[in-house]
Amino acid sequence: MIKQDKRDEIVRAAKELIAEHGFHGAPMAMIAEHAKVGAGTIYRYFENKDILITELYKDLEERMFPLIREGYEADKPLRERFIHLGTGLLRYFIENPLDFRYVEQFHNSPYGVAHRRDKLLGEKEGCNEFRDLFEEGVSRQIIKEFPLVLLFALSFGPLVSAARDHVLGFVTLDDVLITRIIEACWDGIKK
Amino acid sequence: MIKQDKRDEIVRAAKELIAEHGFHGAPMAMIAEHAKVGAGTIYRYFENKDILITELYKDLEERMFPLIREGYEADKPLRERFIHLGTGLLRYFIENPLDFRYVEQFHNSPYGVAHRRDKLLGEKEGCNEFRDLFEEGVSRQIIKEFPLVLLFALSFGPLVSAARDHVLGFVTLDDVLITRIIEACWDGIKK
DNA sequence: CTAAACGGAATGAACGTTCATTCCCAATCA
DNA sequence: TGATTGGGAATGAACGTTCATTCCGTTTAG
Repeated sequence: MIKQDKRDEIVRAAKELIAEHGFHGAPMAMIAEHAKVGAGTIYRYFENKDILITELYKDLEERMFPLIREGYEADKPLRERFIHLGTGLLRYFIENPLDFRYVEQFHNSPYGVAHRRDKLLGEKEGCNEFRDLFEEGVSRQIIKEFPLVLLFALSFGPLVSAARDHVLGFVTLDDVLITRIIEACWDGIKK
Repeated sequence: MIKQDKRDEIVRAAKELIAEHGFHGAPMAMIAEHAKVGAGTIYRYFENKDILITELYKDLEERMFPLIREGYEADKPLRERFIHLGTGLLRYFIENPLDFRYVEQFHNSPYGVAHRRDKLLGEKEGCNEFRDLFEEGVSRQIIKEFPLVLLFALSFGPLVSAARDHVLGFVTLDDVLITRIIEACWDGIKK
């Protein structure tokens, strides 16, 4: 029988260490030590380090997306919906800096690029509210006519940069600032 | 006598390999091989790998900034100046994908964070036209009143994301698209 | 000829992964 | 009930590999 709480400990330790020191700064031995587990034990739960890394990301997405969707109403005006999702995401990153750092590490690595390619080409699951919102906005002539990826770039680029600046201590984001940032993003993509 | 062209070969090989495979996918032995140089020779030019990596970045900045500044006229309207610098930077990234990938690798690593911290705290040199432009814009009430780092986030975030999408082949940026992206960034930060 | 530059084999540290062994506990038996 | 045993979970020392760096014999420039 596989015990969930041991797996949880491994996941927690791995996320902490990788978020803080990067994939290469978090050796399996260190992860095992922090999880108070034998080095070999990790391999009972995860086939290898790559799989640990991608499973970790999946776990994270599954907890994150529902939280962001919370309170989302598809019949509200586009701008309002955009602000809701954007502030939700940015707030999540601010409140869960470990998750944010992990997501960043993941996306700036071969894992992340492969993941992104899959998502763009294969219509994979994810937080599709953004995509739907952009498509609706473009077809209703409310949002500038850019390829979808660029609308993502214009929205998430600043969001991620701002979150990074906050997490690294270069600026302190409060609710007011979070909202103003997302509003500025909207100004960037709206016609 | 230290031969410049040998150093250049090392720099070229290192940049190519690191840009393509990341810091950890470019061992010194491989860099040496691609530079057609003995492994030990690298250490006659660079004390260690860390120093090679940061020197490489400095070299790159020194070639990049003058190119972007080219044709910059401080007496033009703010918006025009912003578009000039922004499109210049984005175009540089598009035209020099290796440089772009290297800059990205660098910034998403402990080296980059330290570098950024120095720059923000210590008023280090760099491309200060952007900073001056933002400060002028805020004080003249043309640009939204955000902390400087956030104006950077709102401008460079989309720019970098867009460049990445182009380099990874998710979209193809031409001159028209480049200009429209930077204009959208301006819409995001202007009042 | 001398000294500096060079090359690449040698070195040792660090890593991911494996596997022989130990531990734990529930089922079984007397 | 208390002792025995079977088997899956857990362990961590050991292994093979990879890497940055060093060392030293050879080549080259002056």
